[in-house]
Amino acid sequence: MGATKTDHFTGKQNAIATLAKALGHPARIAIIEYLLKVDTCICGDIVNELPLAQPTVSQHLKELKNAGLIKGEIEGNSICYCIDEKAFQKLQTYFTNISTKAENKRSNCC
Amino acid sequence: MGATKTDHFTGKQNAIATLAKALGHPARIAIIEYLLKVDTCICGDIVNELPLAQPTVSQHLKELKNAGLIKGEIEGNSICYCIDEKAFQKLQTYFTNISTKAENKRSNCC
DNA sequence: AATCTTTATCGTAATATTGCAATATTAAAT
DNA sequence: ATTTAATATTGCAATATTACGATAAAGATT
Repeated sequence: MGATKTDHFTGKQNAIATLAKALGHPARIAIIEYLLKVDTCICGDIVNELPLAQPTVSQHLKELKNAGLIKGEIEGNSICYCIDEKAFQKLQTYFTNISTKAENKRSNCC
Repeated sequence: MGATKTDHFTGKQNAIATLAKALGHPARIAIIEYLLKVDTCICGDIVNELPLAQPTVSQHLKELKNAGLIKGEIEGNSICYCIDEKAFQKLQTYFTNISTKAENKRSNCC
């Protein structure tokens, strides 16, 4: 096999898993952190910041974009990538929720 | 290649990526949500809750445990799995941080 | 128009993940 | 001691991911 059985899970579960999966690589975490660090988001220099070849970085950017974690706009002959807040807000909400529920359960648990 | 170049990234980046990767599968999201839903955490019935065979579920549980997202204690001849709060608190903090930073940046961005 | 710069895509090799049947393990129950 | 029940491990096939060299595409510069 090897193909994930997405159809057996809820839309929400798949949505969170997709976001998490896209962030499941240190290079992509590094890209997100870099996009937050720099002042502007004209980001032709992401490649220089990472220890990876240009095609590899381009591929990681594509995955982040597909997952909805970043947006990309053409800006002359370079491209302006930036964080898509909404996706991270979703993650924040989700994990806040989980943490809260986990705390409330603590008493009757190991 | 195919092997992730973890050594080129910071410990924190790798740590978050590891947690995110472990949650990057709907079955593992479903497991976490189930562990939160049930009252106790004696969890021999996770297999019945998921549309996957027992060895597959066992493997997903192992990955969640390796990532530090759940804990497992032997309880007689079954095993008590439960959420490891600390990992989810880390994720909550991380994404809250990202969201806040992203909001502050919004003005001078696309 | 020719060239440069920047980013994307193709092709491909190495490795990892997903899923399950078969089997092993371990503790409880008879 | 056998059997039962619950979970883990092994082995394997199908598929996905990671990484990069080579090349393409498209706008900017000369």
